Amino acid sequence: MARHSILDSLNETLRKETLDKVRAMQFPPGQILFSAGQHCQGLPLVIGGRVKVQMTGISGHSIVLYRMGVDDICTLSIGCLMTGRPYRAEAVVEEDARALMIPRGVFDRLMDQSAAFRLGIMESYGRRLDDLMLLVEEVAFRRMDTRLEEWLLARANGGSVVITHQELAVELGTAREVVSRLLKELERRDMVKLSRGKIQVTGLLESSAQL
Amino acid sequence: MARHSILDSLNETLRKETLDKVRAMQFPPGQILFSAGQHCQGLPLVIGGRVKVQMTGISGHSIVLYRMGVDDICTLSIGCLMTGRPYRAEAVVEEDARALMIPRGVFDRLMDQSAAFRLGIMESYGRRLDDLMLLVEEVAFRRMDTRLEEWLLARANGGSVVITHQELAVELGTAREVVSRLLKELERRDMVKLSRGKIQVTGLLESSAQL
DNA sequence: GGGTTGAATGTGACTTTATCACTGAAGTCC
DNA sequence: GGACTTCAGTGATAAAGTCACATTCAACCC
Repeated sequence: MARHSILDSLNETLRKETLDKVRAMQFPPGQILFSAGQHCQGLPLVIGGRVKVQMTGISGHSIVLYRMGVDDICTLSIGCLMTGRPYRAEAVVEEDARALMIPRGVFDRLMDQSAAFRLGIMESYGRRLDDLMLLVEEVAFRRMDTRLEEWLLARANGGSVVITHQELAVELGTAREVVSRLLKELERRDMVKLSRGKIQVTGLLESSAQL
Repeated sequence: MARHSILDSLNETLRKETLDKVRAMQFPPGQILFSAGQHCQGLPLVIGGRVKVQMTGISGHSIVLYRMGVDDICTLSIGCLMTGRPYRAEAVVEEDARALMIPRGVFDRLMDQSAAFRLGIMESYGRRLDDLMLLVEEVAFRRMDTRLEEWLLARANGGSVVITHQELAVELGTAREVVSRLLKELERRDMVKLSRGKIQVTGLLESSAQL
């Protein structure tokens, strides 16, 4: 059955009550969980699949902020839920995602009655802040070529990645042309093989991999 | 007396107990509240002055992430307090700062017993996430010249700012030389007057001010 | 199969930003 | 009034972003 570790820490009664009022939902790839400007309906606890959270600036450019996977909590929703402000970012399903939607009332109740639940929420917040701080540093100071290599290495596993240059540009927060040129250069150095919508990683050194 | 709005929402007993166990502290400009790698001792509630939070990346460059002022809560500390992880950033006092330090036990108790306190904490978290998301967008996509102009406008109030080019570079997350050149260009256009450690803002248009 | 279409990719030219390596200028401290 | 330190200016070059357009590929339709 649908489970999320933050619910495991609840006592029997509370868990039963919660599971009773929670909606289990399923989303296909490409589905948009929420987008900028929308208001939050409930707190999603991710129990499977993968969801990317990205934002589009006034400039019209987009950048991926972070990802959610199994056992994650949608941190952004918490703030929107409690303050009533709309989302500033957008969440897009990458791999068939399943989530438990916790309605506002239940969330309040859990925060009130379970220290373990509170800890889980706080941890999630802390992790997100950390993610974003690292991202700021990355975007502000690190070179695009090394970031690109690291990104490829991190998700190719010696194999290949199915992605367009445009999507990759959004991952890194840069322009498509920049990605195209850097990839071409990597191809010249026999580190990748390019084809339409797909990148085969052949000779990137593990040594350059950091996160 | 020392007051923080998040404590105002507590009931009489809880507030008395809290104020009893809280340490009021004072910090002069330049003082470092905490630095990267340190462990968190308690949650600071800022009740006066101004503190900037900045981080230094592996590259050795620094960037200012956000500021705290009256009635702010040091969001970063919450995560470090609850998870036991060390700080990743550094907090430096800019204007004589006063804060109430809430020890861990009291924090846990407040989270447990006051819905209003919880809401305050969550709001603070939400604001911080927002700040950082905006910063990411800013750093990734916006032009340095407009960011510089906006920064000057936001804190000059038609007067002048006491700051070195190096410090300004850290504010914007760029290199000192870049700031120097952009400022020189602004001077040529009669929009600022430069002197050692000080920038007089004379003719920047309000129209370019956002945030 | 040949043609049409739209998305994906390649690239030149140019601007902006970052980096490196200096030089000079302005304050501070004996 | 030097000696030192911090701050600021600048040329040369590299990296990254922008704009405009050319090319290529895959899919779809007769």
